[in-house]
Amino acid sequence: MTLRRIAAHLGCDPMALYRHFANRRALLDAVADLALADVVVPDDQVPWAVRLRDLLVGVRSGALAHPGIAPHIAARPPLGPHGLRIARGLLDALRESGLGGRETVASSQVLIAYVSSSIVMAMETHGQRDDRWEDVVHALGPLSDNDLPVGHMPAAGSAEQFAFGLEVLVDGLRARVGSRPDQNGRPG
Amino acid sequence: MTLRRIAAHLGCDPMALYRHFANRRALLDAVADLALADVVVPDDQVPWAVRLRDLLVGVRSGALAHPGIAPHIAARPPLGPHGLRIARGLLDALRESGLGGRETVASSQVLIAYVSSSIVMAMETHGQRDDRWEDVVHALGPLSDNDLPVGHMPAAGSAEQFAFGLEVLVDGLRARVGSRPDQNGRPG
DNA sequence: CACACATGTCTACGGTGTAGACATGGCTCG
DNA sequence: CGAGCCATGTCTACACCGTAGACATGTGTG
Repeated sequence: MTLRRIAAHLGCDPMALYRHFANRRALLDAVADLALADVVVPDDQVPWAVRLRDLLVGVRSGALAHPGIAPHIAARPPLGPHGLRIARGLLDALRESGLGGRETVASSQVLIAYVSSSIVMAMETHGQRDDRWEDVVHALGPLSDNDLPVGHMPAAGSAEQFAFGLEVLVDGLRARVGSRPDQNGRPG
Repeated sequence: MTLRRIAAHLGCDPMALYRHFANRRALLDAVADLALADVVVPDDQVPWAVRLRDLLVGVRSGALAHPGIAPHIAARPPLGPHGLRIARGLLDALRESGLGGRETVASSQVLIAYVSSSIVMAMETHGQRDDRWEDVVHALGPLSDNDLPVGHMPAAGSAEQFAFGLEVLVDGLRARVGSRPDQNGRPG
């Protein structure tokens, strides 16, 4: 994803791009937002937790479907039309969970952070599986005194691993809602 | 963090670095591990959730204390001596929570992903606060029909925001332990 | 027709990682 | 002691990057 390559692919001079975008980052921001065009925001009827999961799985898939721009999407969540559409869906789903206003925003940032990192990890373990972490776990020996071998574990960056993290996060949010059922996020 | 700058800082030729490291990445891996030297792994006596929190807060702080290498730490969790020490502490704390073996490993990857992303976000909002997300939230209007203004919210990349995410994650892990109290992670 | 303006092109600069040839200095070994 | 080897450092060079600034060109408007 270099300016020169983009220009070559477009059949024009690299500097022509600067007539339409202030700099490389601005161009990538636009591309990143476009790459999320196909992400669908689930319907309001679906329970919030399912909406959350489907939406974020869609974001991850959408980003990984465009490997050239995926790193930029992760480093800088796009805020163009599609980014805003997704953000709205995310905030709405969280709000419906019963979280307060501030917790909704804070939770959205947590989820964005997790999705971003998952995209990065999926990118760098693209194709061949990454044995680094698995090797570490085995090298560190049994995790407790009377422990069975860990056996097969979800690959770092895999969809299963991502789904697991989402479940944990949603469970955490649910716990937060349950403990204080009607706090509306008033300051103070 | 360029090879030429490192070499200049060391008072030697850039190419001299290649006598000790295969390439730039290998060098940064070593530096990244060194940057985590001061991260302390909490004592085993402390409850697992507190250990988890303290450890990961320490990792984030340790990484941010070395801004030059922090992006590399986030992109590629170092697995040198200090990285392994931290990994061991992380896995032990998770294991003690009662999670099964596979869930322990999967959870560790989730936590690593979250910490990594938090480091990146803290870096890019370093110094001046980042209004992008806050502006988006306000631009999207009230989060529900009868909603109060969101008011002050934790800044993206802030320590508070990071701590909030950690709480959510730990709550999620706790829920997971509680629902299946004695699953030891056997395959199948 | 003349002018302004948007757009594209060309050249050039300073930066990057790194491959390959060459220098050098200290070590071991006959 | 002299000779060779090997680790380490240096120099040059290459391909690539983002981008600043000057210049060409076509097009719509007065």
